[in-house]
Amino acid sequence: MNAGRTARERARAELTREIKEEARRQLRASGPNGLSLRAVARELGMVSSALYRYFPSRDELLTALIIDAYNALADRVEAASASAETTEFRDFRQRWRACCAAIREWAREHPHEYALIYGSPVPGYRAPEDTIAPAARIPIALAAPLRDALKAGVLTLPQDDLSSELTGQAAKAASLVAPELPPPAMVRFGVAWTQVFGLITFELFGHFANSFDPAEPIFTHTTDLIADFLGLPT
Amino acid sequence: MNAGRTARERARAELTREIKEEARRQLRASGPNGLSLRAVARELGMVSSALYRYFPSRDELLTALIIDAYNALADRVEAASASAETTEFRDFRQRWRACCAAIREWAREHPHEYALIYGSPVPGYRAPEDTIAPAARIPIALAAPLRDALKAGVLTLPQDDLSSELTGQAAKAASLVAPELPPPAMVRFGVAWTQVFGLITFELFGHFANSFDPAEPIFTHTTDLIADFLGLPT
DNA sequence: TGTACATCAGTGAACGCGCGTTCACTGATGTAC
DNA sequence: TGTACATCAGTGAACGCGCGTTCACTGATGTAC
Repeated sequence: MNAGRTARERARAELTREIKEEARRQLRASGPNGLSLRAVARELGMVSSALYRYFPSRDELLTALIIDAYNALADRVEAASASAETTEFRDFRQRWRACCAAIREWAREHPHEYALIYGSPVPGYRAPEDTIAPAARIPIALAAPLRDALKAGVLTLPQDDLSSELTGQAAKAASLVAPELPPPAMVRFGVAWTQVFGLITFELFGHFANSFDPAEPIFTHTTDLIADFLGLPT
Repeated sequence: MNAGRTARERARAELTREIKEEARRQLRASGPNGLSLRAVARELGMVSSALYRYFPSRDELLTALIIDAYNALADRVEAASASAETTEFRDFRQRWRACCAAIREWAREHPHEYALIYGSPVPGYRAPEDTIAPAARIPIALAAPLRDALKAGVLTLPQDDLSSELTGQAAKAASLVAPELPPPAMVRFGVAWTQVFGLITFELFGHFANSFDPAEPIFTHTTDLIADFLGLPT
């Protein structure tokens, strides 16, 4: 499978991976601002200027980590969705639950990467266009059970009154995430989406101390309530 | 009103305020990690070591900013709740909406202070006990319309089935925030609480780009849906 | 009211540290004939 | 298959910068008698 790749190419791919791995380790210890090229180089036994052969600047390394994080999370959600689909034959509600649980699990396993993509924006860093597509994979994957339930004709569509502005935004959002969803359903999906991440963020960032910590019970309970809210069949 | 305060005391109070103000300005520019005592001192025309007369360390200054932020937000929510109470006579739903809107407004006016308290934890910083009480003021204020509706006998209580673990957590949370609320209502309040902050966080941190941005329509729409969800009277 | 002493605010130098990025360079790997 | 040249990875020194915190000190403000 490495056929056609020169030693140089293999070494480069390998080291690029190692640099990102070490950078993720530093993220864990000191956050995005504490990520230091010199420290990464030191840890890998290189001289700091050597890193510039792999990433043209600190910000580009950060961008790579952000894209990797979005893709890793999206992979997990898609996998959860797919495996629930085959094992629990057409159970759309179960797929929804599995997607939500997968997000939470990934977030708990990688809290610093979660914070990197869903926490405070990094000051002085502006995310380039390349992050948009990977970021969009997550709501797309999360909306899949809903879309498929609609296609199967078993989704109860909400009849909420929407302002014309909200209808327009919902149509735009739907075009990126789930083109088949009518605006009221898309708005409810937007609510569900922010609900899921709101819970996880509060759990990981410590706002449930002395109340809903650990958050597994309220999280599972909520994803169930939201399945009703979204009109998924029981 | 300054009677009894010596010149020294007045100067100290004044400078403490100015240091925090300048620190907030820096927060805006470079985030919590970029907050630098030397830069604050420089801006105020002092020597950096002089700041140690006012705050024993950088972390203590951060703590002061965090506490101030919680208190500022709590003041706003309480004020919104109170003014909706007097002008819209006993309209609990309107008070709920006003509280939610107040949180969003404050967050939009002070995005960096919002990020400081609801964004990624600051690496290497551990919030001391003193931040707990100010932080708790916000859910307490947000739950007030609910509590008062319950007292007035017009709150529709949910009948959700809860696991015993979730019931226990809800009881503990209620004891801190709204002792009168039975567990199922408290859990729904927890859901509502995280929904509101989930929306605001996504709006401020840029996850609504190309969809629900600006978020005013979906936010207002959602707080209405949640008022139903909480059983507040129409 | 005046004096002696204690408290406090602010200074300036120093310690020891870390950072991103550039640049001219050496030596290894790859490619074309 | 062998050689000549081009490409690339990694080095080491340097630039210019910023940081939190400590400490001995000066001089102003406050207090007790």
